Amino acid sequence: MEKLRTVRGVHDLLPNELHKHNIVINAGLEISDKYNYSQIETPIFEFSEVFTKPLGMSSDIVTKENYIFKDRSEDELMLRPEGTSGVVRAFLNAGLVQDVPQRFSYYGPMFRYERPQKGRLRQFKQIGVECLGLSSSMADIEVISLGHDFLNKLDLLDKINLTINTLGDFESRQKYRDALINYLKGYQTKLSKDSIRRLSINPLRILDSKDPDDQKIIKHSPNILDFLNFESKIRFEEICKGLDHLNIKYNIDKNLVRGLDYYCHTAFEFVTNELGTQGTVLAGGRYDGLSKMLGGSDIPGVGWAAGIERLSLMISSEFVKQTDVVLMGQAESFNYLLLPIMKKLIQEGIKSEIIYTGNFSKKFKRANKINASYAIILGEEEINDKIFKFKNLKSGIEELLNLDQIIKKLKN
RNA sequence: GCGGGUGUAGCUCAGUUGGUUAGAGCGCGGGUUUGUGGUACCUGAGGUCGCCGGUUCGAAGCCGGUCACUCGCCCCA
Repeated sequence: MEKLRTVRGVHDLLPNELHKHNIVINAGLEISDKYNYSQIETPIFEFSEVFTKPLGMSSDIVTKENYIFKDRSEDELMLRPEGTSGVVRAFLNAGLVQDVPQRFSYYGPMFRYERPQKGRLRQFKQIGVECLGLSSSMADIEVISLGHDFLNKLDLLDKINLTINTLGDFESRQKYRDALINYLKGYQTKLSKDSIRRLSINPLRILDSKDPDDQKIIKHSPNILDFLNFESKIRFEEICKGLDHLNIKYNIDKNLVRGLDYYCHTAFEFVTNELGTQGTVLAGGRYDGLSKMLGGSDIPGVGWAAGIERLSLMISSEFVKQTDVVLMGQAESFNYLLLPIMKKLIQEGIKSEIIYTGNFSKKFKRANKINASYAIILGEEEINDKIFKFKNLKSGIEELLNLDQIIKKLKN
């Protein structure tokens, strides 16, 4: 038995859990469709560069969490760690640059070789949206509003807070980065080990360090908002104004940063404190540089991705198996006679199951277990008259009817 | 990748300072009910005590390793 198990951080989805995933997915796809985002699907593996180029070599996703392998033709491939790069690649590939804006939604499995935790798996599912070809801040607002409506649809907004920030454009960020490094170098001996390492790899990441000593230092660090150039500043103000206009509540957190290289300007996260340390439930931002990093033309984009497992941990819903009708015969030889009856019911859109084994007592127990509403009973008493005993399992009422009458009753 | 916790039946858990046939509740099977369920009662099956090794006359309980889960860090949805 020991050998028969899933690999670490990769789980089976039994009906009860899958049902919750599907609730999340359907809510997301539906609201996306209303916002006129069209569903797209890209392969779960790509040439490695599709991910390594845009994500950046400073990101752990690329350096230590990847599932890279060579196939039989020696191509270096990678299981996708996120959705955006593949969607943008598909967009470029299909020549849709000629036809912007394009609005996409997607969902599917992603893969990261991480240490598993609750709400963090090695194979996990994300649902996301991407709006390509619009540089206007309106697109950012639209996308956040879509995410907000999605979470509202799942009735989770009272447990989730929206935090936003801006990273500015490349110029602003570069200036800020220099100022930040300059400031932090003064505290180099007091910073945590992780942060000293970040100082050379990804200094902005120090801003959301959880180390209490780091936080004291960060408290007085330069503020990104002071380094924004005019354009970046206006753009951020527009977004705040737009969210206000939609009555979407948010906090500005100057220390909210993004780990992936392709982000710029708007960054946002919907976070809950119900899932411990894995509280980010939906997050995204603007990624104007991504298309170019992939070797395409300069196409702006903004989007988000949400963790399906994390959201499904938060929704309360139980999968209860429902069956419209069960069919049972008195003896095993009656099962053959029930087969065409069941087929007819199914054609009428009625969810049916023949209970093949056991005596009537056992068959009724089975009927209860699968939550059947009605039973069609065929025994020696009925068979000659071409009728059935039709029993309402909730009320216990039984009547003798022919098949047409039964179907009529079931469809009323 | 780093640090802490946990691991006994399908599920939730008991198991006294190591002592002989490892328990309970729920669930599952059979029966009370040879054409009728959801309740009740009776009854049965199911565990190499995560895995490997060590200490011991003797290990579910101690020690070491390993795997998985879990909490935090890293990172991220």
